[in-house]
Amino acid sequence: MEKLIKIKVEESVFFIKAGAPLSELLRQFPQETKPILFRSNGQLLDLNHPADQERELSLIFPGDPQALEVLRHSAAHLLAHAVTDLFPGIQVGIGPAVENGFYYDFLRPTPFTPEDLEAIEKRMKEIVSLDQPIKRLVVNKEEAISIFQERGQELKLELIQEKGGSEVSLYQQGDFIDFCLGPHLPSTRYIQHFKLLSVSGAYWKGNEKGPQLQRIYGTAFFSQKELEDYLNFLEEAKKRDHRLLGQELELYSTSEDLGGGLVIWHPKGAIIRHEIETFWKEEHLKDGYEFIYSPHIAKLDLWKKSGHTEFYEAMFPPLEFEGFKYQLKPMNCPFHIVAYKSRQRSYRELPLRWAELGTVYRYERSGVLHGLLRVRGFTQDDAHIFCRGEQLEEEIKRVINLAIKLFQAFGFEDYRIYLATRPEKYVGRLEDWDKAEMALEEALKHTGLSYQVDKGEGVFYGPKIDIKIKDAIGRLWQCTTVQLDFNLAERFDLSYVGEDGSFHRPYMIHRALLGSMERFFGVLIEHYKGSFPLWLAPVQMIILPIADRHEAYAKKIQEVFKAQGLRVQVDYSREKVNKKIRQAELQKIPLMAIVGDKEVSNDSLSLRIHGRGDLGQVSLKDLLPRVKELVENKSLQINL
RNA sequence: GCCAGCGUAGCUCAGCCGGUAGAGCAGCUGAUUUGUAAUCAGCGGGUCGGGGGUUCGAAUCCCUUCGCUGGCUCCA
Repeated sequence: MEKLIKIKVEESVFFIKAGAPLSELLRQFPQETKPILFRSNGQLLDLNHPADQERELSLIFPGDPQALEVLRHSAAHLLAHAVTDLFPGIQVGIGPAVENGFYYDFLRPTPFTPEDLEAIEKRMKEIVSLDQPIKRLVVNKEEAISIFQERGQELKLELIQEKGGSEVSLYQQGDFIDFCLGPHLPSTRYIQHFKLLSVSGAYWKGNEKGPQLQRIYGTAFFSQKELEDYLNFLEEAKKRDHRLLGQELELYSTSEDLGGGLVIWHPKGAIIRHEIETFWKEEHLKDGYEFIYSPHIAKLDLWKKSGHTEFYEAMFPPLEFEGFKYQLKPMNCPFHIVAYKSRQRSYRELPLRWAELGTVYRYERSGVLHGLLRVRGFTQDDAHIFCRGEQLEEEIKRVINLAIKLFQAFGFEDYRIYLATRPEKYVGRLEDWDKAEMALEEALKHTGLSYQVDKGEGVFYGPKIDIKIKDAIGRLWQCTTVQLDFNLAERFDLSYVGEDGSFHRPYMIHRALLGSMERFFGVLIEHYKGSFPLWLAPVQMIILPIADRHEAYAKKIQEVFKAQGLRVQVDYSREKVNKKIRQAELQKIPLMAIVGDKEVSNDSLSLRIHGRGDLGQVSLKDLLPRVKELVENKSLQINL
């Protein structure tokens, strides 16, 4: 007598032979119902998962976010399948689904070429059309080992030895077998919409000393449309690349002569930075901050005392002169601490909020440098807050509100907030951590914004809050970090005299809101695709005289606008207006004013807005105050 | 740092199997005086990233060095 197992599927109850594939139950459902996976108790299962225990199943269809991961994981197997077909003897590593697709690592003496990728993709499509079932096998460990030994898959053997239990699950499609927990789609036919994207180096198990593997990246979706949308997104991201726009719009440059990761801000970039900094300073003053300026180097001993020489890896080697060693600063904190310690502090002074646009230097490994986003010399919009325990929550709240206020002015409306709590290894007292974590969380709750708790992800010296901002095409960028520090306060023996007349240790908060000027500028460029809002635009308006007899009038208008602090230029080139307009559009100048005989005669100009075209004649009297208002209000849109 | 790819005029790029460099744009000069995304003509500009080697001859082949780009946490 065979044992029957009770399975509930979407409110209907079935009995099925033990060990039979769950997919048999689907026969009871209408033909057009074609799930790709089951979900049982939150966990995804293969359609052909054997009936092993009483379960409640729900049907998962394409479009489910978890199902997308499965699709991509199956696509990774498909990739490895194709690669092992085409390159016999190749060693396969691991192949998971990742955020935007999947990858698979291979060990092979010669690198893959772009032609190889094409051939692999072609082979993948062939396997898809073969509609090979993807089967789950459960075998004991010894059997699994012999299977991969036979196939000469040393890397897989290593993984099985390390991770496999007494029973091991394998997935097979055609001749290809992989050591894998699953789940997977029922057959290769389900993987229709995919593309291989790139190949790169990666270390076996992420270990730099281990063998270097070749990683093939790809992406996969349930529909062709989603795939195309994603590929278009990649194209769009390329067009927004701040390194290209930075050059085209003459915002900044880097040079071999300087060395990697060192940025020169050109006048057009510098004026934007000036606007950012001015705004930043005003808002900080309003919010009760005071400013600090500190030097770029300090005696090495300061960094020994702070612990940076011991724990901080990204320091440049020290300089030595007059018998002392000096260190280029990787952080601003010790300077602010020295200022704090310049005299005895009273509880009456706290909180102290000390801000500095502090330029720091970090020895980032050459391979990780990237445009403005990862550099070696950069200016943090840093501040340190020294406060008492009971002020903590209020201070954190203020910091978050200030960060949001700044971001909104720059047109970022969508944020992701993360609270990272005490890691396993930490310094400081447990009760301080608990108190601090509670203060951080309370502050977050008060802001009314949603946040995510990353348990155990804090830094060793304190819990922190990170904020990522979402740009115009949905990418997230880490900018803000707010960190409690129990370490430096201790190391420098910070204190204040309390109401009770005895010494107390202040709480110290590090915070950077925009992150760094360089990074934030890079993000801004990509967010706006180089078309900055009026208040930030390096040139806010350009006047285009039609013929040279209109130049005097153009100059007159320019002077009127300049007198109001607006950045206005005149195009004196002896070109046709068409050409001048084209140049101005390419330079992404927000406002263009065409002036010819008509305009001279009635004291007006013909206005054109970048990307929007001709708006017709406007009188100078009307336009000037309106433009000024848009700039002063930091309007993100030009509504005239 | 490691793996891979790339490095030719200010920019974007062409130069096949070695025969000592070319286009477009930009720049300069001149003509044109122009009405909403490129007027025409002429000129100048490169020791082909640096160094070394092979060769009668190297941008092209080899070695080396520098720089840039992509990637190097995400459990089978």
